[in-house]
Amino acid sequence: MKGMTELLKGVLEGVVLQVIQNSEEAYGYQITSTLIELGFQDIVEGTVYTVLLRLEKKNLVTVEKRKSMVGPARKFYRLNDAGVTYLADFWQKWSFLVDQLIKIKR
Amino acid sequence: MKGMTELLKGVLEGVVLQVIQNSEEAYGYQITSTLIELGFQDIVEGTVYTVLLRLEKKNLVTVEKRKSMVGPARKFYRLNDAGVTYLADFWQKWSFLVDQLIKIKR
DNA sequence: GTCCAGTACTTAGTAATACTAGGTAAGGCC
DNA sequence: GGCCTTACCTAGTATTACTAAGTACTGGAC
Repeated sequence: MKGMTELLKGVLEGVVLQVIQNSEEAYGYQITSTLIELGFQDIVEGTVYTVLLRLEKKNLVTVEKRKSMVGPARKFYRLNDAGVTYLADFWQKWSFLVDQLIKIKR
Repeated sequence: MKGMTELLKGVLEGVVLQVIQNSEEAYGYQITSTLIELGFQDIVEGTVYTVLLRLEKKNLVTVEKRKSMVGPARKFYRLNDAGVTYLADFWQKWSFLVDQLIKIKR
């Protein structure tokens, strides 16, 4: 869907964290594919990587580089404790927002 | 709720439009109060006014200035046809996003 | 009649974040 | 070698909400 950019702000971090958690660990290229499969058609690789670097900088994930047999090395991300807490907090804020919007729409 | 700033991006425009539509017409100060009442505790006046000016610039609303007996003149906003369309589009995008997030959370 | 609280609107500057539009590399296949 | 897929990185830009002010009008307290 077109024009989702602004709506995605603040959401993508949580979404990426959740996708990582869903598969225990995940790497950027894989996350991008997963998101596109799930319907985020317009998500671009670059966007996902900037999110991942941000998550790393915020110390919400651990990173492990491992070689691949079909291309360059992959950077596998995993949530750490702070990441798990952050994700739970994200869903709480999200639910809150959803509830507010339901109230407004009536 | 704290730290909703980023989540609000892209949402506030739709929310403000909906609040205006809910009362046929509305002015900034009133919209701010309504939002705070509805739970957006941390919304600040300045934010609402910047949204309103943006909506005006995008030609989604009509504006009428009317005197008040309890303070300065009020600027009453109303959705025009483009605003109604935009709002419908906003809710469609929002629903889409909500559905995506449900899928991801599992 | 002066001061203040409540009402009402405006705006310059900042921070956060998604996108644009590239680029770099490694491996496999022809 | 040339090309495709996989895989990651990044400088610059646009959008948007917030910060932190300021202006101005009305009515009541004193």
